[in-house]
Amino acid sequence: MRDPADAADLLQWYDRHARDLPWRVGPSARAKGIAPDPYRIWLSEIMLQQTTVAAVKDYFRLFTERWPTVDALAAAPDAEVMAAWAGLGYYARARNLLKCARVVAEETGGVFPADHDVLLTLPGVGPYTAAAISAIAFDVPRVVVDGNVERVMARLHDEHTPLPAAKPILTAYAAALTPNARPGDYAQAVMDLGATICTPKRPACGLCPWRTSCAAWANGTAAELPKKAPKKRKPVRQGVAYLARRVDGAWLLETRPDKGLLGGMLGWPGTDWLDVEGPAPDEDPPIRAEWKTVGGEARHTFTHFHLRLVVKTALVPMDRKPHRGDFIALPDFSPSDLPTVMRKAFDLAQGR
DNA sequence: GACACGTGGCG
DNA sequence: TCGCCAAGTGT
Repeated sequence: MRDPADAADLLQWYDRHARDLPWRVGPSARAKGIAPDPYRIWLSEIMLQQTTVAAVKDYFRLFTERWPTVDALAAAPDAEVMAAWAGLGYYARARNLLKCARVVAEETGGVFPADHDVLLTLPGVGPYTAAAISAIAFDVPRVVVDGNVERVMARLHDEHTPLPAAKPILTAYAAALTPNARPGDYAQAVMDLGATICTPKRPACGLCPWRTSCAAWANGTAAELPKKAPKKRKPVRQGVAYLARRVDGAWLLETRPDKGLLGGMLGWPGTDWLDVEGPAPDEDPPIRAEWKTVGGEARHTFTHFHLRLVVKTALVPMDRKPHRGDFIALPDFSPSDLPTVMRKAFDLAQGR
């Protein structure tokens, strides 16, 4: 019989191997009584949803330097926050981030609620994030289940039920292990273990503090867990983007509607993006001009489809009025304000 | 439960 | 080149 896995063993490992992350109060600082700033924990958790630590770091530093408190963020104009988020993806997070900041600023005086059930009501805060904020920011024992925890639990118990059906089972395993002591450190410890040792591919079982408790290690099945439902293949869609530059250098852009793909983000006016199997999308240039097609196409893959974007450019006079979008002068616009697919279209038009 | 929702890195 | 994967949430 294997030893049962023990939270204390993992905490001991975490004391020696905790990663140094910009939003983290490490175990030694925590032991001295230094508490995390709930604003920074919340912000980092929203940014980390479905996103790698490496991708988040620079954005986190940028956001916290520019908006050090939830009140500062709540007071920021929508366009500035969306532009600052550009490139991170899942833009509904940025819209909900602002909504949430304004709720906290206006309804609770800029103080984050410590109550898990209140946290759950905040925009963009779901079961994982509410539990993570409770545990990490407030050191309340909550069961924190993210992709890392699912993977670690599936392996510890050699659970072969595919996700997402396995979720309740894995959550129960996680609940049984969650300690009352040091819940904040523990939550981060499991996630660190999943990110650095119990990785999706080629797990480093030889270094794992829970190895002797791990059923998948005993059975040699760790690398194939957790099982997942098969993915559907992505269809290919096509569209046209119109990049109009006014003679003074201003670019014609529009803010996309809040709902749907790239909602709330700046983008080039363009056609709908339709499946290549069907008819080509109707062309409707946003301004009367001599449009020239740029050679090649901007290719981009979203979560559920591939896009091939044809790019057309035009130079237009000062007095010409667009029927879509607005001209934005250069000091007020940087290509880095654009979501990646739109930046790719820009780069293609610039000959890059 | 299923699907929409981004992006960059890695093998 | 291509599929997989990352500290999920909202509908």
